[in-house]
Amino acid sequence: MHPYLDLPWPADEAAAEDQQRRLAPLVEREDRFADIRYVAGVDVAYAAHSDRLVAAAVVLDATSLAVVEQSLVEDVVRFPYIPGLFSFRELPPIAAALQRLQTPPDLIVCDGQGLAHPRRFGLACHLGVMFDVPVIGCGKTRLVGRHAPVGPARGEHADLLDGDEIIGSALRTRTGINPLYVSVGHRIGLASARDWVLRLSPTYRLPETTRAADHLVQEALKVAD
DNA sequence: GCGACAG
DNA sequence: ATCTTGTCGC
Repeated sequence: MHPYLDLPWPADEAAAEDQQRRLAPLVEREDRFADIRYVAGVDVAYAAHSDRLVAAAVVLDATSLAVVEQSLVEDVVRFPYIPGLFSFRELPPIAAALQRLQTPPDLIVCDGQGLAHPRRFGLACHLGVMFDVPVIGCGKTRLVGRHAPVGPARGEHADLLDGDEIIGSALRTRTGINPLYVSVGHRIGLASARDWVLRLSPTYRLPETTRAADHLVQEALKVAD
């Protein structure tokens, strides 16, 4: 798959925030997709005492959840971790991994938030707008927003609220385990995003897409030592 | 000023 | 995210 937008690299934090504010209006918050046959997971892992990192994109069959294709990229850190500017750290290597795929995914699930972000432009939105593909943001912890307690059973959820605006869902993917934070990245509504996350997480807390990508980058990092 | 803060 | 052992709980 290839980028839809060629985005300039911000010179500093202020430029990065400006770019987020400029791109945020491009995010589509409703379903805009046809058949979803292939779903991709993406992830990045960092070497302990260097600036090296590896990124992976793994394509799964949306029905069987079987791995269809994997791509791996080695890179270096180009941006520090700053809450709210996370995408500038992980987008370059993830984009490189996605461009190596022969099978263009119909949906991408990424670690981190989408609209559940101070400027409504988390990594999932950044990826979605850059490639013009449906993306779901799936975070293990929250960046912004608050929510009522989530019911104990798998599938129960609560609105993630920033003031009176719904920016995502806290979704229980597994009974007795902390909920995930699901938010819109691009071209998929929140209700559909929850459905897909549940469908992709039949057994564990995290979607199989995330597990597959995480497993790949961790193994690659060991070999790279 | 102090706390919070995706990965 | 990464560094790390044992340990509490179902």
